[in-house]
Amino acid sequence: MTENDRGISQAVVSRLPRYFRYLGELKDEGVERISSQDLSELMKVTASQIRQDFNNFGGFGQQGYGYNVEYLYREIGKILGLDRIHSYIIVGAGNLGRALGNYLNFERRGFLLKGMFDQNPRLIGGSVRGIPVMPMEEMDRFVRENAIEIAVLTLPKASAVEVADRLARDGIKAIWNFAHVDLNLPEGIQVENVHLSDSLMKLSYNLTRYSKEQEEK
Amino acid sequence: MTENDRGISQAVVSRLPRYFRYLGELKDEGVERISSQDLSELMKVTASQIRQDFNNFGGFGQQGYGYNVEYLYREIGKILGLDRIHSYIIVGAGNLGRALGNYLNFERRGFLLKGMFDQNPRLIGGSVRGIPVMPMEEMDRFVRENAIEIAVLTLPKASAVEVADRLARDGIKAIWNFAHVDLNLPEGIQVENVHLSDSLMKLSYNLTRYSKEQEEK
DNA sequence: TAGATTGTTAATCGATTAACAATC
DNA sequence: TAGATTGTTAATCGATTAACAATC
Repeated sequence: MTENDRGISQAVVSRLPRYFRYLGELKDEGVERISSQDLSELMKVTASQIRQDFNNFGGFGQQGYGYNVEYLYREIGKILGLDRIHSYIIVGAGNLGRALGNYLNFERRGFLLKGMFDQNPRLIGGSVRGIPVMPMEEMDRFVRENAIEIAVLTLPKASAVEVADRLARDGIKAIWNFAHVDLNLPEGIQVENVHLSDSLMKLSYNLTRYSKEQEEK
Repeated sequence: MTENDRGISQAVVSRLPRYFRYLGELKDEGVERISSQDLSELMKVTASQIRQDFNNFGGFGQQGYGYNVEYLYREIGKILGLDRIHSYIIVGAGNLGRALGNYLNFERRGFLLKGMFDQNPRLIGGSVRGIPVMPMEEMDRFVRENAIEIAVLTLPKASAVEVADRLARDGIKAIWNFAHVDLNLPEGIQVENVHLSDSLMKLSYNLTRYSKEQEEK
């Protein structure tokens, strides 16, 4: 990792997990090296983009050879912070919250679920993979005492903004926001939004547009 | 909706649901009209972008007045295809599939869940909101007979590609893909990916980057 | 009418692609 | 060495922002 690993555009960052995924598969298939050209055909992007993207973080390849799959996979993992352990909690133990809590792939990547919180008495006392669902009142102390890094917000938008503000005061580092609302947090707290209805509406747009075009033909 | 509503860039399309959300809130608050300037401050984007975006679909505003909130809300809804009913099925009745099936907001927007499918005998016969979980073998016939438009894929990546190909042959119009794999479907079938681990890795990148910057100071 | 604000053209900025010299 | 392929600079393309004439 070089000095210039800051000021990377989010367009580039968004592509890193996909590179990581493809390199992981190549590695599992036992592929030792790959050229930007071959990778570009596999991933359906330009070889130019691949080389530009990688060179944002330093030169990982070798002229005349290409890229070593295992090495590149590991380096991109490091860039993504997957060589560290990240603790997280889930706030909102409804269907979506519990579904995410059950998702073991996150653990495998170093994201460790430390606790779940909800205000619904019927959910409190329950658990997911042995992780207890605790009452909302205990959230702040828990985050502070355990230095939780990431909070996953899977709760109604009505309470999301207030809870996010509390978490900010508790020293949370990042919020993975599934609530249908934009959070406005102090600089330095990372927010990644997953707006499922927005995504579905985008699908709906493309679907509708395509149907109309067909009708017109 | 005018002639030139095609060839809209996906960058613009991605912003439409957010406009829709803000306009819906303004409408509910009883706000009658809004200028691009005021909306830009609310949404933290430039007024220029707002006007450019809207004008991709025709002129919805009025000089000297601004935009009528209710009218604009309804028009963007139409553009997004929310004035139509869309039938959908969920393939993969695990935690995430059931969580999405329980999500009532989709129904409210005109997306109607018609069936769920899984190959796990323990899940088959169960139901979500009265919608039965059926065996995978019945999927193709069901999609054809009920002219299902959208399939939500919430299943392991190992089976996702094969299932997507089947759905394509069954005449599905769009796939909302939660499996961690890229689908390669014939032109004309819309695919919207929700790669949750990619999203979490992006969060991890930003988190890690920020921590390192702080350490260096 | 005068003021406000859109719709739209032009300018800028950033991201992607192409080209090629460097080098393994 | 010759061939292959990167790293990187330059060219192109597209998206965003600024400016302003049109018009309500």
